[in-house]
Amino acid sequence: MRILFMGTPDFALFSLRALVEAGEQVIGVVTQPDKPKGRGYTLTPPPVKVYASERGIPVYQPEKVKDGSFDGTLRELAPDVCVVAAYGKLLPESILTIPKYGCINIHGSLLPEYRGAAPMQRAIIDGKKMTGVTIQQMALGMDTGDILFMRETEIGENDNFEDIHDRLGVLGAEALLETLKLLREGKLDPVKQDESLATYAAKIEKADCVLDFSRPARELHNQIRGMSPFPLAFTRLPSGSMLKVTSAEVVAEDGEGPTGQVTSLDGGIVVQCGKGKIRLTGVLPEGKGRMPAADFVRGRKVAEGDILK
RNA sequence: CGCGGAGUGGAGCAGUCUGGUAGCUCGUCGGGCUCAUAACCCGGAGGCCGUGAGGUUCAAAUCCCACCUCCGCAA
Repeated sequence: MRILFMGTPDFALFSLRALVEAGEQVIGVVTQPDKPKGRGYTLTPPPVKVYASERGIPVYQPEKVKDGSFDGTLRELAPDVCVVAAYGKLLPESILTIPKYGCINIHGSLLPEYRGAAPMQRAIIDGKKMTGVTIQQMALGMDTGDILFMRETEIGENDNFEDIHDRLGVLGAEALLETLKLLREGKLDPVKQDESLATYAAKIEKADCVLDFSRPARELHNQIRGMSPFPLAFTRLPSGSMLKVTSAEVVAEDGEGPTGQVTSLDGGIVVQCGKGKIRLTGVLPEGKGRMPAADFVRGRKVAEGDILK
């Protein structure tokens, strides 16, 4: 079966790699154009492109797809199916219908929950206990396609975004291969999504990263792990400099006090929340690298009684 | 030329402006105290202060020059 892969970041790599290693016929890879990234704005190719290039798989990087400018190329490639994983752009109807079997997508949530850009992060931030991957037959709306396959996994109390990302990456790849097998055998059983249960996982914005210590410790903990290792939740020291938090743990579920006050430096930075206390165990100071909070404390950049906000 | 921070014993930092015996909080090693301890006390080891047989100086971690490396922001 001629497969055209569409995807961009690391998450997509799990699936692409699985396809290649399973011996599937990947006739090409469509990914986002190289973008200026990092210090000095170096033009950087997406992970998927790097991988595909190394294996001699043709790479396509159209600037736009919804204006139909890519349709011609797509027709020439004549894929039987498009596999889409975190491509990063909405696909127009033409692309959804040109491949014989349309486009199937790997989504990092149990649809119809958490449709949209940041399903994994949002599920963690919301304190969900379960998540998973859904393989859907792509439709026009945002993640509204019929469900072809689904796999669940638990979200551990201390799992962060990276943990879930990697686990769902593997699960997604397995589910994808399974789905393709069913497709070949004509055994797919598409199930419509229950619209009444649909929720949306909006992209993580800067504002989502601000730690509001007036909230319960448990919620802050969820926020911190949902955004770690990227983009990281942050607070501000009395000096005004930003302190990003890479990891934390709930010290107390209950108890009140001066919101945001550092009550102890034992084992990290213990902060009074609106409800309970949280211990910041890993931080990233402005201009520095990631370090254990205990190390940061040794550098004497924070003292008991300081207010973080 | 996107903006910015930093390289000092194993870790995180101070000292650099106002050159002149290398310091703090830890860790580590040894000893002590204790029913006991990640607690406390005593003692020790460990540093070419990123690189350059560079420049200035009686004297450079500190001032000047060049280079290397690492990191944060922003995308």
